[in-house]
Amino acid sequence: MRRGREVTLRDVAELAGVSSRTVSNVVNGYANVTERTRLRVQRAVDQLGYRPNVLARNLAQGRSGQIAVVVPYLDTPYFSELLQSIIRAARVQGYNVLIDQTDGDRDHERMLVNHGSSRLLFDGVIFSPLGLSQAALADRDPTLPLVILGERVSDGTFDHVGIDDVAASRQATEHLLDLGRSRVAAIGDQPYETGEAAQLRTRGFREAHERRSLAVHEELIIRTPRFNRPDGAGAMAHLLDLDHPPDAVFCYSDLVALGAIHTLVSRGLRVPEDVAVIGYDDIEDGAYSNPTVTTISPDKEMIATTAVERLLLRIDSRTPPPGLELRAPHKLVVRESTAGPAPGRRRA
Amino acid sequence: MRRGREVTLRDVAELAGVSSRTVSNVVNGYANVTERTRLRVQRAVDQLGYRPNVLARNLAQGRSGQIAVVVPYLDTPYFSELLQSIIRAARVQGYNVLIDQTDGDRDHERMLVNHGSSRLLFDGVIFSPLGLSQAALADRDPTLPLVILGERVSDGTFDHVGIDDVAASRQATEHLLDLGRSRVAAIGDQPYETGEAAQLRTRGFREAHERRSLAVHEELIIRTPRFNRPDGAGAMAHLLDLDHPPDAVFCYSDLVALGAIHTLVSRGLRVPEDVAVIGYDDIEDGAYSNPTVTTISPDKEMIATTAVERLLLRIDSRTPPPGLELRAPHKLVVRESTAGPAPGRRRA
DNA sequence: TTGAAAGCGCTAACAC
DNA sequence: GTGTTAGCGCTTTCAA
Repeated sequence: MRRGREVTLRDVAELAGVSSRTVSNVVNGYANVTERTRLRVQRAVDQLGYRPNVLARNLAQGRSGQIAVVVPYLDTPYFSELLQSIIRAARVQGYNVLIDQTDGDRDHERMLVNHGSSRLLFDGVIFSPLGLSQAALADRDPTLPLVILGERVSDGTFDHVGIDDVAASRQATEHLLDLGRSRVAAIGDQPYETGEAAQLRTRGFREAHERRSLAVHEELIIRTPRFNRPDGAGAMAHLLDLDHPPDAVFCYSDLVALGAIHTLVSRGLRVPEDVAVIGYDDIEDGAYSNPTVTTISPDKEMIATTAVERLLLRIDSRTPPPGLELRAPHKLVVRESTAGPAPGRRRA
Repeated sequence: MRRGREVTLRDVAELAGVSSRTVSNVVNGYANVTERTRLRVQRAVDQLGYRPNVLARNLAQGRSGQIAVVVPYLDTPYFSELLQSIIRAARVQGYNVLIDQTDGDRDHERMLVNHGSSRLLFDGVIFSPLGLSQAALADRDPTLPLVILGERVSDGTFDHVGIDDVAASRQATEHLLDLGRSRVAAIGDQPYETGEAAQLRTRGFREAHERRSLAVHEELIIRTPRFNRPDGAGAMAHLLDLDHPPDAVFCYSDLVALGAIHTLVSRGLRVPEDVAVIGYDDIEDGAYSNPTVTTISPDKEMIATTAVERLLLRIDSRTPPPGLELRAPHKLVVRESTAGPAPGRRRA
């Protein structure tokens, strides 16, 4: 759909009897314009219905006013909840958000941090990598302002925002042990290069045992390729088929927990009486499921605003600021999947 | 972060000993370039590491290569699942997707269809309006290619993609009546200007009763401002406090259904034995919840690809194509919340 | 405080 | 098939 000729800055300038420079000043609210000319220009703008052409402005300024947010999967509640906050924070700063979803594909991810084929399409990236190794991250386009979410460790050239996964996982596991459970399983380990997130959680899981001088039941640590419901359901089925099934499970995401609970319930087991379950992420689903899910709750709002803030700072800096490790707070939220139903509630 | 001087088309042209026009042709894969020059140019491109400046291209072409997708809430699974498909479909066509979330704010929505302050930032919009009336939609920027999702009716100037809500809702209600339930409630009505989506569902609800010559229990039609879990939970609580509570509930979204089930379970009622529940949207949550949720399943993939396809057609047309009503298929997916647990499953 | 004018890097008539 | 060149509409340096 071809648009007709649009009103330009020059048209406004002509009508107002000033130079385009002055109009630009007025439109952008720059200093040093007489109230009188400002008014005259403003009237011309209104009269002509002038609206600046973003594309031209972008070219002249060499920036797009857009940031990209890259997540592995959009339909994962954790990411969509986070995204929601990021979009709000960016808009406040006058930035638009371009969404990209990688499906965890490492080539796609690598292309993105190399600014792909599309230089200048976005001024910076907030990235939640899945298939990208630390190495691939290191040899990226160094001019691209970058903030990483999740569980990487900054190499000093980008910022990293996340919670303390080891501590959180330790806390989750200790919560299960405190219930008096002796066979605690873990679902979600990923003992390979790109599974750093998972590995931190496994480390916390082990530390909890160590602190209580308990042995980890190695056969109860289950790997899953992703952190979603089907994976959780499948892993739980596997655990239940063991000779000595667990009496508690630490799931590396709430989705995994919901999948695991699904399997438990359909096998006729009671949660938490037979098996206690704890999740991670605090997505809304877990607060309304049956039973509701105990979880580690990261401060998503804080993660989002911090990420945006740091990224814009990076974009605006002449010299790149040092890459920081930024820790958002988290807390343990106890619900029915470990504490049992609220008093007075009958099991349906 | 200021970038150094970048390699331009002209640099490539110089190195290859051709004009910038030829380089442009090669880069964009246009016809009429000798294999020999093409190779020479390509070598220069590789050698210099040239990547086109999207901003400049955008300005020259007068289009951004971006489409905007506007949804009320990003963290609603239905929208994020849809978004996922839309992003994939758009990328295939070489388009980037800009996400906007309105929170249902009608002023924000109106600004967007008026192309807001950001003319040319996107070439077209796929819009799922919430607070926008048909009237506001009618007096929008007529040059903006637009596809509407959901339950509006096209006035002929834009395309509309959705399922047949009345038929789907009738089908859902009939399913409940077929179970022999006599007091069927509906949660989600919105009998005001911007609640067209809800009203179509209420209409289907009524039609189902009419077809069976049954009277609708008016006091069992509950309004909710949104279609989320808390609203469903609250509405269900209200229904249970009535003198004659319902024995079945048609919820206008799966989230509402999940919220309603949450309330039922915490009051010690059994689903579906005491109250059968059906939802709408077929989000993944409903397939793993306890009980799993019977639902109306719209073909989201089809909705997404159709929307993108029609939008791009609109963008590329000199003269706007007629506004079409496009109906995606839907089906009834029966799960435990109406059919009861699978055989052999013990209730936990 | 305002004006003139040189880009920003690419596309696409138009000419050869 | 390839070169020349005039824009696209804005920002911004430099002068006045």
